[in-house]
Amino acid sequence: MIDQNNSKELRAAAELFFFAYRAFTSRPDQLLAERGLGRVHHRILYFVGRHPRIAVSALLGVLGVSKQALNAPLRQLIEMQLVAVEAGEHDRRVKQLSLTGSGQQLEDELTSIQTQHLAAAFGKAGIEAEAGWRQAMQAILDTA
Amino acid sequence: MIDQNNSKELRAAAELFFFAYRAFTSRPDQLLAERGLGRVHHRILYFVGRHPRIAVSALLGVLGVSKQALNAPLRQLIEMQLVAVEAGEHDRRVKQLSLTGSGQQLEDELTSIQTQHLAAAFGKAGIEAEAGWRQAMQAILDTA
DNA sequence: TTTGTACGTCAATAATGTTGACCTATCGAC
DNA sequence: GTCGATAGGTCAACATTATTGACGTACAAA
Repeated sequence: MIDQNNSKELRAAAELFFFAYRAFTSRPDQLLAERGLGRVHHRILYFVGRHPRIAVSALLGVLGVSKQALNAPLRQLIEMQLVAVEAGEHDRRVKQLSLTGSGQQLEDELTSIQTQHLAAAFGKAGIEAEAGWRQAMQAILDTA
Repeated sequence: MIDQNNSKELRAAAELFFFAYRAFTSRPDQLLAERGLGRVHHRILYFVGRHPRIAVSALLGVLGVSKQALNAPLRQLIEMQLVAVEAGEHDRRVKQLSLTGSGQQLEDELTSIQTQHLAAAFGKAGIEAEAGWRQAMQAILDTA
């Protein structure tokens, strides 16, 4: 299979990863742009939706960014009433973030673009390819 | 398999894609940063290496960016003598870009990090998973 | 000669990041 | 109650990687 780490096949795989990811993000990017938002907003919406009542510092951890990087887009989402904030139950310093109804709707819309794309791709590639894709992706995480 | 486009499985796949891509780019990013370079520099090195004597406008097309976005990083790589420029054979307006020796070395080093990572991941996931991954990724491109 | 093309530059702006420092409010330990 | 630690926010400066439009020079084609 592999004779050398820089083999053509592996290079082709790296290139495929780049182009596939670009294709995967391009349509959500357009919808975001129409609303004056960007990828980091989608990420916030996604992970807040995924972990209701998540604390700001936990969100920083998941997204892997600094608090300054998060502050402007998060504040924007709060001002647009897409994200709600409340003080922590056991620690008033903590801010717990949740999606509002409209926040949930937007997040669904955005993520739906991606899941529809994946559904179409997996439908085309087949069940076994899908399973292989998940396995390989998980391995990419495990070997990072 | 799939009952709804926003099903848990598809959402999990979208999330997996995000985290896997982040893992895939993080180590090359570090090496780039050590040299005062960023991802767009790597992309330039990669595609110039992939298509020796590529014209600037073709590179713009492949990377999908504007000439202004390309200009600063490309000039930097030229000044660092990682990319060489020569006028086109049949049209002196055209600038044909190639990697220098040291440019090729750096590109190899950067891409090697990625291909080694993929080799490790595919080794772990297995041959069938690798094939499935390629198929699914190609389908993501085909269904964009 | 005129029109079209390749590339570069100016300009302004934006998104998404980084680092360090400082501040207020709150918590936990003593 | 006091002191040190923590959560979050803000100021500041900066960087990377993008966008748009406009203008200019050199070159090619009609």
